[in-house]
Amino acid sequence: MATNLLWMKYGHGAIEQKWRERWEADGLYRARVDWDRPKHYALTMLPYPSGELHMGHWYAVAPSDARARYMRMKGYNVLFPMGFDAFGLPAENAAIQRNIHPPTWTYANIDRMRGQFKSMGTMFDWEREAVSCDPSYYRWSQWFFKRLVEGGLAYRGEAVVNWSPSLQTVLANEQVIDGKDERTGQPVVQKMMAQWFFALTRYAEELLSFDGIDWPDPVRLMQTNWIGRSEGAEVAFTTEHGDRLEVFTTRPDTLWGATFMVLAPEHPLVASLTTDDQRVAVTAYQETTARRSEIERMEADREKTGVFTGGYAINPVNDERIPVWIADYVLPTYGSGAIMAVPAHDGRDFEFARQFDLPVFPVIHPAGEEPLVEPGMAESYVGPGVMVNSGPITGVETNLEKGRKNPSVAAAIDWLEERSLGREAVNYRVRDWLISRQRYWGSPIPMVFTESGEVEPVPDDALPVLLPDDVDFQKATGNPLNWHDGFLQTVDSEGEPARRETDTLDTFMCSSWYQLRYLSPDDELEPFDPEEAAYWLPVDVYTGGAEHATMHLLYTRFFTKALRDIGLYDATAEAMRSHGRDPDGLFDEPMLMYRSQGQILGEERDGDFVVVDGERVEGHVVASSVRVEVGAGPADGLVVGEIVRRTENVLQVRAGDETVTVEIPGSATVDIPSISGTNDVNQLKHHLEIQRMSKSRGNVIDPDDLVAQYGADTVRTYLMFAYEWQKGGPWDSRGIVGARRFLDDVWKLGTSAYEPDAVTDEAVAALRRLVHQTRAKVDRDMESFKWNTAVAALMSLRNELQTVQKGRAVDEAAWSEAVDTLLLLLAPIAPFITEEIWQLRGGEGSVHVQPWPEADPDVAKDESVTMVVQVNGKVRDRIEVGAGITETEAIELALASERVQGFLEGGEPKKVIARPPKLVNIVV
RNA sequence: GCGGGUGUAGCCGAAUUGGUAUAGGCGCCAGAUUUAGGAUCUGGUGGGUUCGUCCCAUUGGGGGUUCGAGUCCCUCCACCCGCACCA
Repeated sequence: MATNLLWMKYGHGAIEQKWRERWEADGLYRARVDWDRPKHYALTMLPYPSGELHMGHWYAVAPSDARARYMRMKGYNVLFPMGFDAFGLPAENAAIQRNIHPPTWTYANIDRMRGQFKSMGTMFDWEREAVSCDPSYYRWSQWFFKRLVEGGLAYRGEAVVNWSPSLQTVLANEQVIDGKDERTGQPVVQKMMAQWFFALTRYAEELLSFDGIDWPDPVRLMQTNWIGRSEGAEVAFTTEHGDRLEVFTTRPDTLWGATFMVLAPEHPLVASLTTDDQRVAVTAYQETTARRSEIERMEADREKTGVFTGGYAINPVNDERIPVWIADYVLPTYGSGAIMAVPAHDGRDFEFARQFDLPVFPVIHPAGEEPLVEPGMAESYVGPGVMVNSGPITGVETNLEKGRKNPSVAAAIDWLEERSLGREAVNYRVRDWLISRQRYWGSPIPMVFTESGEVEPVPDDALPVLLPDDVDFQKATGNPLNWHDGFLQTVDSEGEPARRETDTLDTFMCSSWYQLRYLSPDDELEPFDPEEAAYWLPVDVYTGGAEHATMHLLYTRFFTKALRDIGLYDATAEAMRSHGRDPDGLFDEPMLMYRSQGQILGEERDGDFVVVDGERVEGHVVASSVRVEVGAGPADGLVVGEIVRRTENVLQVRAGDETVTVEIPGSATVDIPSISGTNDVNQLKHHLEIQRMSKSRGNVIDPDDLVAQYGADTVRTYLMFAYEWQKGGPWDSRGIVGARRFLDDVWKLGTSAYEPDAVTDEAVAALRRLVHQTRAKVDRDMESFKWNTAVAALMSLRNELQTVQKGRAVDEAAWSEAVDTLLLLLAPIAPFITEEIWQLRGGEGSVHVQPWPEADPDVAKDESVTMVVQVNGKVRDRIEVGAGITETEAIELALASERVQGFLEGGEPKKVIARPPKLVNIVV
């Protein structure tokens, strides 16, 4: 390679623009099916086109891009596409507030963001871009919807749903947080409505299994908890009118302790159970409940409320007649919306019984304790013991296990099943996926209502049902499709006048299958091309935020399984077989591996000042009160300053030029305004303000500005270096210069001449050893998503190369190998600068299509190792030894060490533990 | 309340899984260069210290197992995330 290069300053602007254009012109990032090469489908979550890429997008996408580039250099044919999840509320809000039509706003944002992605240096194949609000995309969302309807996996049903008055739409259970809409934070109310659903619960059991996929434990756990499997039994009670009143219970063994029943106020049998003298009270309670928002209903320690219906039901196990109440602590959407109440052994039932003076009847004798006595119980008993007063299962042991693993539950289920009074059952917390939205900017649900009230699908050849682009958002709130005659009026299959469904699909449905559309985004005949799918599916690595754990990541798993079961992968499986690929099990899960990144928070501010009062005692201060002052304004106090350090109850406070030690005894008061409630010493270290970046807080860092100032390579390198990726953390605007200095150094090393002088074999071997160790290290780290340590290893190599460049003791070949290695290992992380230097050094072709530099273990092997010698576990000496040293030699050397002898003080070693060549520990 | 995670230097973070704690970076200090600032370069810095190629302490606190613990166990504290009347 040429060594006499003209030194130039590293000018990122021109370099990045040049390579962006060159790569695009050369089609460097086109991804095409090639059955002769192993494939790798890398996918990262597609953004909502809000208008700008923010730091969070960079943090998620840049490392994902680096990983895809790494896989490409490792020899894989890599597909790494990008698109836009483009339906959703913000576009409508822009339409309402600024009178911009949603598609106008959306497509302008997409253009801008696509350009930003390009500035980032991503290897996206833009020919495969998919945009969910394109008719060519949502046509297939509608098509899938119809297939699910035909397959019995989508249905229209009347159900209690979350209605957001502020958004004028229903929301999925997953979109309601703490009883509030997750987007606006406004309360949500419960409403009975006819809506479209996907039969997610039918897959609850299969979704609990994560066999064959490598997903992070926290996400698996969240999904498992969200699905919420409970084992128990369904038991049929009977009302006095002879109606069957079914309940689900996890504790059928306590049936003999049921002293009343509670129905959700919305339960269909309430009307018939209610007696005339209770009707007024019952109706009033139902109305109150309906008006009450979800958030009020959930308030943590609200007193139990409820009303007696006047009706009774018969307990099938002992024919006891027990009163039936209604109460809002029984949810209409879980189980059958009715419970048997066993106050002696359930906390909520106990509370309700005490509130309304209902009987409590214990049926468990607590293990190792006196029998429960009622009246007199202070709380319900939920521990282990022995069943009492329970007919056939009296005397059976009960423990804390769930379901049949608990002997008493097993006995009760067996007994119920023998008599056909009930049966073993499993219940899930998760509900069917509500996909109707009363919004304009979404894919229309392709159904029509006939005049006779029938619902029928729009024929496939009439898809897509297009969104009209002449809607009037100013006319009223809510869905403008509702008063758009041109959209509303259509004909049914008989040619008779019919009305279109005006609900649109939840955008999560659009993003449940987008990985398929990338395979053939322009396909007009089918949602995805089986030939492409046969090669690329499934997604090998998926990256994105873990906040989607119970929404997108659950929905897309469901969707893949549903498609599999209605045969939509059959053609793909056939294509796989024709290419000799076994399709077995490849359509069970959409993404084989998933990794999540953390969040970049706003910049940490300086520590708040503390104001300490108390007295000075022997050089330090004993505090009587400590309070945190927001900002650094003037304040009166014995010590006023910033907390530098805290150990237990001792603070180091920097007050002006001196650092004062402040002891905070338990009697002192601590006041931290930003942490509510009573504060204590332990919270003092944690009061630095760290917040999410947001416009309202004025702490947003615009990646475009950083790119202009430092270059995209620097921003990428910094984001990958500064954090533990899974964790994220606060932005630190000072740190980025370190990444830039690193790239400046790489530039100098790569573009300056190297003249060997006084070459030694040792120097060559040492450099080559480090080079190959770095190859191994970076390879491992890129493989396992540990970008920060990969960059750190490259920085170390940089440091060593700078030293070597001054010493000039290695030959041209070793130097070249080292510089090339640095460039190749850095190429996925900083694609522009490495490409430029590669070309300047006369490299053949793009640096990004070079094979990954694999480590040669023989070269990387250490010849000598620093052996640590410990005495009683404390390091006392370090000796350079050969890597192949034997145990005997190691012990001999260790005992011969003068410094070790000093610590032995003539004493005889009791025991010597040797781990050659790393360590010898001498115990005396 | 239930479930999960985290805690290492002034800050972000390493530690090849029980074997040299603090790699790498930021910051900071000193010097060089510069009209100045910034940038850059050189050296230093990690707590204490009698400043030494020495020693002691140190991975949120306390205790334990082990020749040896950031890593394993017990316990307490703090912070973060998820769920939250789910029968």
